[in-house]
Amino acid sequence: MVLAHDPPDFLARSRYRRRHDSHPPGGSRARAALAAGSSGQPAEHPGRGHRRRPRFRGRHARERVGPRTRTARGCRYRRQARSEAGGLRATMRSDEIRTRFVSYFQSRGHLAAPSASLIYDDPTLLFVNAGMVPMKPYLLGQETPPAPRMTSVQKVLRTEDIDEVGLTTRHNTFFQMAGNFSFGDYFKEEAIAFAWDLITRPQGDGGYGFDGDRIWATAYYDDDEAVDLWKKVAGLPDERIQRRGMADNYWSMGVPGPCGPNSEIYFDRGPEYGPDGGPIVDEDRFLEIWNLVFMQELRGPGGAKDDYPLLGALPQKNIDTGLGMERVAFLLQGVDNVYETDLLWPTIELTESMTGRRYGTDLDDDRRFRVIADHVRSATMVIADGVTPSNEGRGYVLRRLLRRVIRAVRLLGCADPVMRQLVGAARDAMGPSYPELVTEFERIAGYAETEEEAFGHTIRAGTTIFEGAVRQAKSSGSTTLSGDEAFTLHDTYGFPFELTMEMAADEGLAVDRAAFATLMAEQQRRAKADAMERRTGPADVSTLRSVLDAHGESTFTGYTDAATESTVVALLTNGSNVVSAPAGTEVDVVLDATPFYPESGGQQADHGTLRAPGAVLDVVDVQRPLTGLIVHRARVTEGELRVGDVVDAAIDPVRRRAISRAHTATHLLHRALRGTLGESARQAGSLNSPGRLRFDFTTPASVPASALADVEAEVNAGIADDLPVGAFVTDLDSARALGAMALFGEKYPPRVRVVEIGGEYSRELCGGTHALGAGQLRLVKLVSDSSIGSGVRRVEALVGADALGFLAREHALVAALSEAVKAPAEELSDRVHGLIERLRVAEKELAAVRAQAAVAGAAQLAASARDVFGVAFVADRAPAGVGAADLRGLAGEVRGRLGTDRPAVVVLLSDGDGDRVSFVAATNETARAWGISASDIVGALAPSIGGRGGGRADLAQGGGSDPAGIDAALRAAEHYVGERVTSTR
RNA sequence: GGGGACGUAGCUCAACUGGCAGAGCACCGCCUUUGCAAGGCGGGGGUUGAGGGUUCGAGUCCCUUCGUCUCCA
Repeated sequence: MVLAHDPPDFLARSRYRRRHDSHPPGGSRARAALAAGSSGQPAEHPGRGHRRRPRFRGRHARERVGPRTRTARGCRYRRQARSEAGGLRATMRSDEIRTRFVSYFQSRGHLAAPSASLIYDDPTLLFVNAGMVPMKPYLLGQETPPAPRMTSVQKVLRTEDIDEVGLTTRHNTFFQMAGNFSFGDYFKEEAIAFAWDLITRPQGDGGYGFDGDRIWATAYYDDDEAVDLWKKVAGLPDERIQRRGMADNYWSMGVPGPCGPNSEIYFDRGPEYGPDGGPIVDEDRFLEIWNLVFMQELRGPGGAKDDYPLLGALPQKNIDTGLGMERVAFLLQGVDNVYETDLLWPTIELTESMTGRRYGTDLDDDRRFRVIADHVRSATMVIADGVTPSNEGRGYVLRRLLRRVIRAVRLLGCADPVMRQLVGAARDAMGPSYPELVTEFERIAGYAETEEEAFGHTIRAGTTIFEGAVRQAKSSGSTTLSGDEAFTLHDTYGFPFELTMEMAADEGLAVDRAAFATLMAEQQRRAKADAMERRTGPADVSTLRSVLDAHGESTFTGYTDAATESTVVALLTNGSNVVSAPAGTEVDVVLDATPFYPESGGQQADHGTLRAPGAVLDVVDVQRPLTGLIVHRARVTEGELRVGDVVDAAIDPVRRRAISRAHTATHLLHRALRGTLGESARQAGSLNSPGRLRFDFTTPASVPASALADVEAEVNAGIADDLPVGAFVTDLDSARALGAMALFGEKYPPRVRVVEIGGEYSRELCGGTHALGAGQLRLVKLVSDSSIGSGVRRVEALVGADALGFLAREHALVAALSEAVKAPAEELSDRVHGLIERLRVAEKELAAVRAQAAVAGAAQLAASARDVFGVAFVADRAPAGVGAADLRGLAGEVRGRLGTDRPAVVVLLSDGDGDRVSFVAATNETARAWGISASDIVGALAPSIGGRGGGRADLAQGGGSDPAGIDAALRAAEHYVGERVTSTR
């Protein structure tokens, strides 16, 4: 572990720490400290008043929850007692803590921003994993913030530390990060003053009422300014301000950009929680509650991860802070860990009543209780933000959370369905702050239940495999289940490793844990290597960024105009700026204004032409790589285009109109789906191309065909009514108030465009282009409906002329079929079914006749048996009409007629069609006892007809291509039998 | 995005290194039984997801594709 009092050494050894990677506040450092402690020994503190039960498993070295685990009753009692110990008279509910934070900063000039969705518009993030994520564009200077100082309580999800959940006092997968932000407004002094004031201000006066004498602070080792401020503003004595190195108290985003020292605020929980010495000694007793980041410098493109150059002071200094709501709650509520606050404790109590086990009686069980409470809440929040369980990305994180819950419940001995109830508990606890949990409860609980069911299947299937593996192990006298098998169970069948361990233990078997871990690490390595591979793909956007900075945003004129006169502001080939593009080249063109709609929101890009006095270009694609920047990918067909040229930019209006009709159809379809299937049908993806649309949507249950017919009818009714289509721009809140549907995962600016069809019938936030009225669509025809994963379905539809064309083709097809089978269209189905049935019957009859013929032939063949050294030997051509497939049955039949009292051999050849000769040999048991093998007979005769073959001793077959050799083959077979008999007897 | 597995009768699944597509349950008929539970005998039910390839021969091997499950990122 890096020790804190050796500044120069710090820099040398300091580890670059990406902010997202560390658990807020605290986390990874504490773990690093423990891990660096001593080889898996429990990190007991001498001064600690409680002892854990001795554990032998290394991972329990990290056990931090446990001091108060005598009995459940004891728990509750202690909760009460601790309140006094904390010096806090009344406990404060979590929603109160939250409101106080926001109103404190609001009354000090901060604009309160609502929490952004957990799904944020950033491809590098699965979920919002830090409170400042939605503020990033403002902190980086990419966008102008709506106010110079802001505050928010942000929903955050982090699963990096998922395995710590329930083991430590403070790890949650979901938590709420309260923060205040300054963008070039106030800086260190105010930030420290605000924080100090809010946490120490009496509860009766709007603060949190922490005892100032128990507050500690850390600062970056050379940030004297911060240290002085802590003394000046808060009156902290020197010994309660500790300096740390870059790894702990210096923040950057891991890429060139703003960075700076930070200062963390800790609360001393008291000597019973650990040794004296402040946060640098013990981060369990001294709990980090607030992290203040002072962005004041610019970070360069640093070589090594742990060492990067600082390029100098930032022109605009920013403040970014994060207060862990859950941690403050557990301190203010006088409990011992984040799982026992008012947000999670009710879930633990519910779990007690469901499983019949008591919290506080067994360490392993306690961890399960805590995992359940934590994960249920996280899953509930994630579903509420629009994620559905799946096997990739966000959906997979959600699935894992849900399955871990179910697994923990099962391990607590409860096999009943529990998810609906558990989600209900999370709703009750979080509902006051997040009303959507109440309104969306049915949908959330539905997905949770479906997942519970699916996992049940997985467990049942896995159990069968597991039992097989156990039988195998036991029969081979092994006392362990190999890591290989445990891994296959996990990797292929989704059977949780912990369950394998438990069940193996019941069978008296151990599991090779190390081998399992190795295989697991190997799989992770593979996936990570692949992810690295991919990251180097997309081109650098810095050139585009500089274009945007230099010339401002491109104006989009395409809502009203099909052609615009504009100026070429930049040309790029292969990602670099060029001044001109000659004929024959492909070039990216940026214009100051353009009617071209870039591919976005599922709507495909416009095509068209750019005409300059000296050049003509075909536009083949249009993208928007950065907000506000429209880039035309175009091929120069004539002349040469230069930067500064004035061009006439004109879209292909036919393509545009066809795309617009598809887009309008998509809105109608979305509306009709929600009307028919319920509001849980949500758009999950969409593609609008000329005359055709694809629409993916989430749905908890399967969609009956009749529902789709209803949807199609509703869409076409809207078209028949020629519903008016309109669009207007308004602010986000008004749009929401109007009930406009917004998509999850999309980031919306403060001013948004609302597209409405038929007034309030369909209102969506949408930047796309649309038909002028629904009547222009003429017709929408659903042409396919398929599943693209559990819970997500895809419908495809044709619009307008394409739909009519489709119907015309269908009509022609029906007419042709009708003609072919001589039945009117309405009887077509019956007629075809009848034909198939008759064909089946006829085929069966034919098979029966053939079998009969074969039997008749068999009698004849059996009668023709000759004696070859005591063996009843039949070798002949098969009767005419006996094909290769029937040969085998015939041979068996002949063999049966020859009986078993003497050796019998049957060899039949058939020259079916053309040059193909197939043959079969059969022996009875007696013949085999004499050493005659059908397989060998086939081998002996095959060369004569240029073929090969093989099989078993009782029956073998083969084929060849030389019918002329059939007689020779029959002789070869007889020769083999004769030789075999004479040589062995 | 990378890996693993699966797809066989209505359902649950067998079918060894390529060699006669099967079992249990369900279904239908008959029998036994006072009735029920059940039992006995017989029967129907299959383009082995689809399409190509290799092979004398493919449920099995290879490729493509569709679908399902699953792990990791």
